[in-house]
Amino acid sequence: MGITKTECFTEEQNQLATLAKALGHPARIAIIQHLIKVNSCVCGDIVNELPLAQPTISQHLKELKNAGLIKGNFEGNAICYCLNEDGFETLKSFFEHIDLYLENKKNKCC
Amino acid sequence: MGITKTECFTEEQNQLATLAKALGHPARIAIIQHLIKVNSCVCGDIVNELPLAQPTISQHLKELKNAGLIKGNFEGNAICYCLNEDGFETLKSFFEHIDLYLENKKNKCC
DNA sequence: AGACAATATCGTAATATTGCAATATAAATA
DNA sequence: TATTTATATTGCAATATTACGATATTGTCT
Repeated sequence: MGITKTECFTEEQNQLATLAKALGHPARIAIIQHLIKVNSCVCGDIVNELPLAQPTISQHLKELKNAGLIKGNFEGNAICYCLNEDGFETLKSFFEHIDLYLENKKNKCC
Repeated sequence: MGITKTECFTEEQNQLATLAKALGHPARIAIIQHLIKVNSCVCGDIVNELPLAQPTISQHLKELKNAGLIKGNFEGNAICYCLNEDGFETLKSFFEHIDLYLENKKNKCC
């Protein structure tokens, strides 16, 4: 149906899925990578960096912001975007947990 | 359009997005968590663990497998699923890179 | 105030995703 | 071989996502 049965899952599961989903588009990965590359807030040049129209990028930025992966600060008539540690912290713990498991598991089965 | 302009992005960006997208659903997060919790291959009981119909779960498993996040081995007339290190390795490097950046950045801007 | 720049929102078309009933397939066992 | 068990595939309806042109909004500067 295109509708996710959110109520069937834990808050943590929904939260992780939301974060992962926000990263589930190459444009949004590119935005994150760009923010890291320039190593500072980025005001406006994201539109010039990506081969997508301005409204499309605005939409992707919104999704990243809603998920808690980036922050936007008003800076005059432009907006400065940078990474939001909160979202990445959550993802980090999840993947650390998995990595730990994978190291112990090595060849235990399959 | 619902169609992603894949050709506009690097292979790495598309790869990361595919992996993230595969985790972008709470049922698929729940499947990963379950595989870790039981700490071994899981044959069939995933359907009993989640409040979704069997075809739906089969579909989610397929997506995780296609993305390279789980592996399925035939075990008699059942199938054993377990985590696939390859996919998680790729995600791990990405997030390690980000975490490293976030630690150095602290309060540099915004 | 008026013009300009940067970003957001609206509306919409095309496509993708989610979920499931029905059905198919494959392997084990009686 | 027939039955049972486990999983996959098909087909479809409902909803979500992606992309962008047109337009609105917000802040700056003259």
